[in-house]
Amino acid sequence: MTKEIPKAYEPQLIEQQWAQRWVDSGLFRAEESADGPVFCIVIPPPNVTGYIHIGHMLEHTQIDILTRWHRMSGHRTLWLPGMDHAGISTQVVVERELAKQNLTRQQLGREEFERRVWEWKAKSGGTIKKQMIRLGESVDWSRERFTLDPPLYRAVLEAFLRLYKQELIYRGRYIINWCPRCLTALSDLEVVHEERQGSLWFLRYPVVGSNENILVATTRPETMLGDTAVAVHPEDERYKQLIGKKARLPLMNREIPIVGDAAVDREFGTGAVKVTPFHDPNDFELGRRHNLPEIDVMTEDGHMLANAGPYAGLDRFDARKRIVEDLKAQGFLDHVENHPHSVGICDRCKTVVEPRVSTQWFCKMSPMAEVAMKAVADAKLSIVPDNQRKIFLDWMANIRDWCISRQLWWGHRIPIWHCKKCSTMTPAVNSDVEMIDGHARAASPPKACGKCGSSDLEQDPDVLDTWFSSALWPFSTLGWPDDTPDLRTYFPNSLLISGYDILFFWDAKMVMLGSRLTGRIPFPELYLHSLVRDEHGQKMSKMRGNVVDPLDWIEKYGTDALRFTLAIKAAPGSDISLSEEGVLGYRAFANKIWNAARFLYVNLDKFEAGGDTIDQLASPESRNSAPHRADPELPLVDRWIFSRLARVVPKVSQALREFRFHEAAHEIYHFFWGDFCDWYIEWCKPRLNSENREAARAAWRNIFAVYEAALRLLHPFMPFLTEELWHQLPQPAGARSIALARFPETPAAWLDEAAETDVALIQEITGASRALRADLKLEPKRKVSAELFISDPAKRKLIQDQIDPLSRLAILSEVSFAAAPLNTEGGQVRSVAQFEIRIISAETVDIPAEMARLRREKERLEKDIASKERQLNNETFLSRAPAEIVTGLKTTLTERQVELRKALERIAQIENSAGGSATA
RNA sequence: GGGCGGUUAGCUCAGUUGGUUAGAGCGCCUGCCUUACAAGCAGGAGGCCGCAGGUUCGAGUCCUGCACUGCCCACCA
Repeated sequence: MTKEIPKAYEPQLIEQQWAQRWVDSGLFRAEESADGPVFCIVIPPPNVTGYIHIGHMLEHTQIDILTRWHRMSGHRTLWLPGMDHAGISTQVVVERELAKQNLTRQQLGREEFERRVWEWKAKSGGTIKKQMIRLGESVDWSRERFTLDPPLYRAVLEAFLRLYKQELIYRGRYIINWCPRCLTALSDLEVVHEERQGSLWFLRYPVVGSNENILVATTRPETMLGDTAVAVHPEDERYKQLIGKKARLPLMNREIPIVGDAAVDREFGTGAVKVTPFHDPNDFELGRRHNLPEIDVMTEDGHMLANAGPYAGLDRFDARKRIVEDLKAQGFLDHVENHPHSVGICDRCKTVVEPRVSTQWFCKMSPMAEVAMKAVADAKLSIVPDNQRKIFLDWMANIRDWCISRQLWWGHRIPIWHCKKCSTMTPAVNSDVEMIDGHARAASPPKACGKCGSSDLEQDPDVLDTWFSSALWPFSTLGWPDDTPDLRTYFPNSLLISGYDILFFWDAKMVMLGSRLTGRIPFPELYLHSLVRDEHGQKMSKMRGNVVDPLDWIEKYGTDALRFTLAIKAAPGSDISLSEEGVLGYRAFANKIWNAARFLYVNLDKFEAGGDTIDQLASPESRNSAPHRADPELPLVDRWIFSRLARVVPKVSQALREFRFHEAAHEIYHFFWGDFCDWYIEWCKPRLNSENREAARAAWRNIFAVYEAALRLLHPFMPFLTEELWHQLPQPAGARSIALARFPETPAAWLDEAAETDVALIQEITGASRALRADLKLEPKRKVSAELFISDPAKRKLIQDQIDPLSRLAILSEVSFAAAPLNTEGGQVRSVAQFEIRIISAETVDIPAEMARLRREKERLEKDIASKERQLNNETFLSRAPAEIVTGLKTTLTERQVELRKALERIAQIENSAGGSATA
């Protein structure tokens, strides 16, 4: 950076260029980082056909901050990137594309459909990667993985076969959630419940052999076609005499038993329930207890079957209307009540889910859940924030088996072969995969049926739930089941960061399957980040139209600004409200950093004219060896800024260790803007251009040292800007990137309480002077004299030594010191306990404004003093409170009393001047 | 039906073991284009910390109840 420095920071100019250079040079390959302790984190793999949304951006920002921080702290660092094939989502998307051409997957057939999905993946699958590169994420692209890559496919087969042999995976006929649109089974997690206004229909079922009816209530009348019983509570006085009798099913004219079962809730509806084992989970359980037939009345795509008689072929909801009409017409409908209830819908396509009995594959969870719970109890796995830990444990404790088979075509096909002769299942010989048409398949089908020896075998048509392969991600990406160097080095991972919305889908599965298959908890720490909402805290959704495309904002404000915004808002445990104005504020911060650099270089040009060069003033040796820092004669402000830095760096590190990104970002923001720009630079200005060449040199060396350290401190948060500016400084030979530089290390010896206290006093005096100037409406440039009284003689000496910067900061031409407290009659005075200051000028004071200010102050002080006096008069307080609290309170009280006295004097003086104008 | 969280300045939110005048960003008011930065500088205004009790010398912070609000889990037909 030399003469031509743009006044405003323009991120677009530099970000793209650095992003590309980082990737091209392989900067983030794990091998490029230091050879220290290992830090490894895997990306929560985004859907390969998706794009980066603001939630990813938050997640990736947090991961990248930690990754860069560890890399700079001397760790051997790997952030492993990759994508998920995302079975059902991807298939739904491709099916929608086909639908535009009036095609269905069934028309294409399995092979062709799969080919189309691969095509789609090839076309849209690069988006995420491009975006991640654009965002400058420090991932190791040489280790990029995809869940359908052959090695990962093999890991899935291996995992399946092992669990199958351990009887943790089984096949069975149970009631599951079925999506009539996707035509597949879903896990419980993939069904979301929505409260909807529905009806409760009360139906009369005639009791056979009597004139009685039994009244049942239902929210889904169409299922009555498949009723195989009516159930009542066995101790229900109203109905127990009917148990063992039969009811006649209306419309179907079929006799069904009336059974007693304790699961029936006597309070609900009529206390009698129609039982449809095929189409309702409760009824399914009840039906198996009573050996009831399971009658299917619906096709897989939600139409009525032939056995539904006159309703055959109707859509399930049309059938509902017709059935209700018919029941009413035939006198079987007693009445209808409004009944809000929750309806299960497919998470992916929002179709109402239909429970149905089906043969599926399941994974037995409880043994693995026990291990997971123990890991948490033994602190082998810590979950942050803490309330998520409880949610995790609660879920584990109530875990149910996981339906892992999907009737999809996009995914890992189950490595089991069915004998066409005897139906026996035989697993693949091993987990080997082979490439067919560029993608992987099980390569070792069994030669013959394990039971009858027939070679007429057919592979199970189902694929695995996409989360099955994701569950293996922390180790499948590193070469498992082989014992690879990467697996040995990077597994278990150091940490996992994910959104809390996939805690059960993904995180929990990794812990369970990971520990089962590898014998180790895949990561010792799990941080669950919050979700991003709009500026009013509303969930972002297409319907609300409040979805933010991060790339839009990046175009406008830069990646660094958006990253910083996300970081500074990311307090653990609560969601983030994101607004464009907020990002604007941190773009301003980026601009501030840019302009601080600009200040240095613009002034340096002048200084260099005297013979010094930046290579001497900002050389790495000068910055790092820094003998000037140890100098006891170091100017106060330098001692102060190094002390501040030494306070901020450990706070930032500690905050990052605890995932308190907002705290880390706040510390950095206020250090850079408040301490460095507002005070340090302003204070240094005269010294940097001092006639005393040696003093100026020292000033330059120090300001560069602080500035360069600040860049490294900022780098994990604002990688592009800091990279750009860092390269403008002299760097050691061969230095490639600030990303490989060391995170600042600040010796405790830099801490300097005295300097901080002294600077605080000067800042206060400066502030009081500026306030006085504002009261007097003095033009900013006009220099005036001031009179200063300092109660503490030692402090007075200090101020005398620092008179030049003080004058400059407060724009004073001269400061004279008073030996006694200032007479209140001499004009505009500001006083606090430690000092009093008067600006000497002929300007008229705004009397009403000044009185208003004084009255506010008086009121505040009186209130405060009263409360403190009350406390100090309280015997119990004096005897029980810690001594330091008591003495502190006493000191403060004395100060407040002094301030109050001064304020009262001032008020009296103004009032006595009989409405005349007070002049200074 | 269970569980979890939120309620602090006009807005969005921090506030780590209870302790002396409760903070930030944005917004607002006043004055400044002071050659690093108007995406800036300086000075200000603005808060019964949801309500009611309780514990304590002392509560935004701990406990109980209530109100409102958001989320998660759950097979109430």
